Amino acid sequence: MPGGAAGVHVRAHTAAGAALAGRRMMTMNGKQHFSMHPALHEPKYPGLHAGSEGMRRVCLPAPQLQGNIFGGFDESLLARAEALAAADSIVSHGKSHPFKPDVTYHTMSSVPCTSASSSSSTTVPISHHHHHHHLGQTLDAGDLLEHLSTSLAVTGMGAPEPPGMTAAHHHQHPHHHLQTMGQLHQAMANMAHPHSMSVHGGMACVNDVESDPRELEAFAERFKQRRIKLGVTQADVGSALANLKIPGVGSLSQSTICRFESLTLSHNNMIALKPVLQAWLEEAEAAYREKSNKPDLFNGNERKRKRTSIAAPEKRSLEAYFAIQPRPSSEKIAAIAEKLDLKKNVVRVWFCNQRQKQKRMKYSAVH
DNA sequence: ATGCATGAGCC
DNA sequence: GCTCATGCATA
Repeated sequence: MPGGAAGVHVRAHTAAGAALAGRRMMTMNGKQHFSMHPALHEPKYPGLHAGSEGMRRVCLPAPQLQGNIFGGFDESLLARAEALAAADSIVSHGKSHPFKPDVTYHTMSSVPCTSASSSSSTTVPISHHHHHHHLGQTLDAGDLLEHLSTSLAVTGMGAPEPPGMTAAHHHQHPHHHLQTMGQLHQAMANMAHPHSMSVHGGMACVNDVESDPRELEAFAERFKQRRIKLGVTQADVGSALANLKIPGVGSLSQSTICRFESLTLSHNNMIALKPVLQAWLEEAEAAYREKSNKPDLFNGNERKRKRTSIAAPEKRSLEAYFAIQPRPSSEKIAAIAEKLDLKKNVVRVWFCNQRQKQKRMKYSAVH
């Protein structure tokens, strides 16, 4: 199986997480796992995973406890969701791309594995204005959420969970409490000591595990600033991390570095990464001073995967559904998938990512 | 900079 | 299945 082939992929998961998260882990009942990348970059795509078909072995009977929540007005709700989505699209949105009806994996390109095809990432095409206005979909979701929450209140669906950790997470699922509580607990702790870098009952905060959002934000900003001053790209930083030889810490992708700088990672993730990036920064600046830069390169490429692209209309519908029910049952997902003519797995992943998005730091945390 | 995806670990 | 950390591919 193509997808399964990636099973070889090994990570320094728990160990690294423990090392980075330190004592915070303990307070979280070992729930969290901070997977710092493997020291060696293993091929992520030994073979092309033919879409998600490989993973579909969905069974799923009917969830009796909530299976009927939609029961009666299922259709009407869905209809309403779509109607709203449609209406919404007319009113606003100049950001969604009108094209790309293709939601399947594009044809893959045969990859010349022989030559170093891409030791890329030496340029920074990113010219950011320092005001981040990409509240794009985040706002959209919130928007829809507001639109619908009122009408939903009547249905007894319960209000969709408010974005961010600021508001209490009213989770219905027991096993989510632990994880959520972990974050919540921390968030609350941060709120309790907004600016205190001081000592708590004799415990010195060596590694600001208690670091509040403000501190993180400041660091991220500083980091970015100095990184640029050093003339290093996000990708460079990512791969350079492996040279730090920090146990359990390997390289990171440009994506992750970018997300760190833009605070679009979970709070926990930010905290786990901070020390590592800080270490790199210090070393990089030291090296910079002594005029001796250390080039870092490494690359192992394989076949490429093709990204599924969900067309704007479908996406709008998904957002509407999400506003109604962020955690649809498997059957619900199947229904939505069929209605939108998407693969079920694609829809499931979309919901997962959407939920994850809501929990990201920026805009969702105390801000 | 971000969308869609994978995989580990947990329930 | 879900959450979470991450990454490839791409707009």
